Amino acid sequence: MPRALPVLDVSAPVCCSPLAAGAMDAQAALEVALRLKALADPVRVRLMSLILAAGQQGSCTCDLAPAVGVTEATVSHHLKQLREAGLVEGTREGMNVFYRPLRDNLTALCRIIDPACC
Amino acid sequence: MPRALPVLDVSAPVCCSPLAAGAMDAQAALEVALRLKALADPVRVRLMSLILAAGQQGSCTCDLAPAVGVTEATVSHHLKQLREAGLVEGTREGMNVFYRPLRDNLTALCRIIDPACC
DNA sequence: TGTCAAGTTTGACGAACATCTAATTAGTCG
DNA sequence: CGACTAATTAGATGTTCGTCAAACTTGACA
Repeated sequence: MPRALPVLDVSAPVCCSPLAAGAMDAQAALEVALRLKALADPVRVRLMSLILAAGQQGSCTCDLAPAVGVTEATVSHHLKQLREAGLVEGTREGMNVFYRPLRDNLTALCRIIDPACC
Repeated sequence: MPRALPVLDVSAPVCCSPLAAGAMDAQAALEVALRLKALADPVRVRLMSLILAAGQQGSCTCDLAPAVGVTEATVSHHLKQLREAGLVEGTREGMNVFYRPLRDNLTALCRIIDPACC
């Protein structure tokens, strides 16, 4: 199990649902599963939702923690996973770290698993 | 943690990505996370891929097990989770149980998390 | 009815995970 | 520098999960 996520090309538009197109090989399945797992937790779904809603304005850990009802340490742990999956990015601005969504990568994941893609 | 998955209406077309539309409440986030978790495993991704590829013809446990390289018991365990998440259905036909994809439910899940939905 | 094949369930075990508290690192401003 | 805030990391703990072997169930067929 690789510590860092394997490279998944999101610059090229993924289409015709690789999941439904035919038997997916073990390596590709692992890459998809790791990204799905990054989002497969109720707290992370809420965090992603909050971060998507805030958009380019960004959300900091100290605002997100009370919004989802866990400690800042736990939020930081979840944000790390979303970051490693390429779903958000965090940039330090002074004392805060602002998290912003990487919408294209989330969209690419959807394209891969959506059987009605095209 | 409910044993059976909560009801998620897939008959009505979900649109405008509830995930990106605004802060998702804890209950909705749990429902989405449970469904994502059902697919967030490399073996289950491969099973879903095989079942989607086979389509209405159906796939039985005894064919799926060697295809993904685990025992039939393990495949049965994974298929149960895909079934409970509403992603596949299994029907007994004689001595075999044939699994077929429920594409609409998978598509609905994609619509919920895709920020580029509409 | 007895035997065999396909499938599921049960029980066990090790790995991965979510969460917290406490300690540590970054950055701000007296 | 020293006090304070934001964020992350480290360590600990209880829970969930993936897997297999073994037992059980369901259906076919002699």
